Amino acid sequence: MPDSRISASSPPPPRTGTHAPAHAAERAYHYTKERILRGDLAGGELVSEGQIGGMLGVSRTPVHEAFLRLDAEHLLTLSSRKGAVVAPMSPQESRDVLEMREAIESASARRLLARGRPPKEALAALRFALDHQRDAVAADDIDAFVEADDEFHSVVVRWSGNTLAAHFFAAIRDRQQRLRYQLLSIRSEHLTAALEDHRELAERVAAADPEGYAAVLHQHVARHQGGL
Amino acid sequence: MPDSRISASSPPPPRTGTHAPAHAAERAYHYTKERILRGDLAGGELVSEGQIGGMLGVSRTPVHEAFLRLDAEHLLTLSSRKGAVVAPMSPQESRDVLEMREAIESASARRLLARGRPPKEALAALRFALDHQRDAVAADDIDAFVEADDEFHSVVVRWSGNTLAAHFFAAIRDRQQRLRYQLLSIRSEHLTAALEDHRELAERVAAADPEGYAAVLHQHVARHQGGL
DNA sequence: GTGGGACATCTTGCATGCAAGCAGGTACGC
DNA sequence: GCGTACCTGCTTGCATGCAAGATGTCCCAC
Repeated sequence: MPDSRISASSPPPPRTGTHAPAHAAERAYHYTKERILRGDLAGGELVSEGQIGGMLGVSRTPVHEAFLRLDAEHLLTLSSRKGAVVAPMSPQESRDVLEMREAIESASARRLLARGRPPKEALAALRFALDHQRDAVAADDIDAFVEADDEFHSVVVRWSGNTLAAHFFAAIRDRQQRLRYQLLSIRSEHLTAALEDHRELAERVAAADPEGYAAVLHQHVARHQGGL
Repeated sequence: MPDSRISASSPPPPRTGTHAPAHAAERAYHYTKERILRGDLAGGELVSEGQIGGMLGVSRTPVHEAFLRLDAEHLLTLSSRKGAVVAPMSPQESRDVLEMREAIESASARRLLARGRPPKEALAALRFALDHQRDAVAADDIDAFVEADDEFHSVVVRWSGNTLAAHFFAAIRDRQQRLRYQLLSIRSEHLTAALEDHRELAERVAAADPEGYAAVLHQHVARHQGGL
């Protein structure tokens, strides 16, 4: 149905708003991924390349590329000559994600602190993220808090120097974002407690105490199971 | 990497052997990946789609798809209108890989054993892998041992039921395979010691002792740092 | 020798055309 | 009513053509 000729009649493709990725494939990737993560495309739903391409005013080719990448991330399951199915969230998704997150972050803390005190810059980055979280709590801005929360945990992984860990952690973050959109269970009351946990974690980093970090993180993850 | 077009139904996911690559894109993917892992394509080397396509007698399109997947796995770095660069192995690659492997496998053991004794099938799978390793040691067959070694460690991850972990573990396995090809440092003498470690690990699983498993695994990984 | 522009040639990005697989509906024979 | 063949419209897989960015080179002015 929607050949790209339709795009000739319809003005420029709907602006996604946030940023303008130069390439069509990139645009299709981010657009589709966002829709999956936000839950606009529900798990189990069937999407076709032409459908997305029509919406963005591009041909099937770049959309096909986007689908391949999403398939590699297990957000989409390609089915030859039938279409692509949005990966359903397993009932254990939350548990799986939090478990991996804890495992990787703990390992990162151990590596970061293996040679004693961490670099000043890492500590500064932690403080920076903490400040953002404090401001977000004060403003009762959940989105900002989530962003700063992600940043905080990423700091440890990034500064561990393990690029593989950073790669995995990014994938985990996507999935967690998807969970957040689905559960919508973040409450303001949780933010203060989470911020306290983060302060504690930062202290363990400053004290070069990886096992303490792991212990606090375990509590932190357990406490916010599925919530943050 | 299993064919992601086939949606896995239940844990444990089906084992995928080396299957005939029906599709051109699949063929290009496996061919290129193998060449990278084996070191035929050295880190930093520039490869083009047309080059691979010419070798396989397919057009650029399926090769392009293969490159995209390899880029997502960080085995290839695409550079717009210049070509694709084979990802160089960082000097810390070995450490990164082993660290993640230990982190994920330990977490998997904890989850598998969180509710006491593991399922009979899991124990049987461990014994099966152990038998293979014993035979490989007897035959001094390093390739067979490596395969059985991978299988052994995968069993725990697979039976933990965390599909995300299984996904990561598969990616790690690829990178470890690449390291093996580069280092070529596996010696027959190591096999016996590794087999002993595995027996010990299997015992910890049978005893539903995740912390013991983690401890033995830590020793095991440290001992064979970069070697196996 | 050195700087710079034109050009040839490499590369990919994307649109498109065609073939073929898959699914749902329908008419037909019984 | 029921099974089967077929038809029609969906989907993707892949080859191909064209446009355009990146790079190297050659030549010429100075």
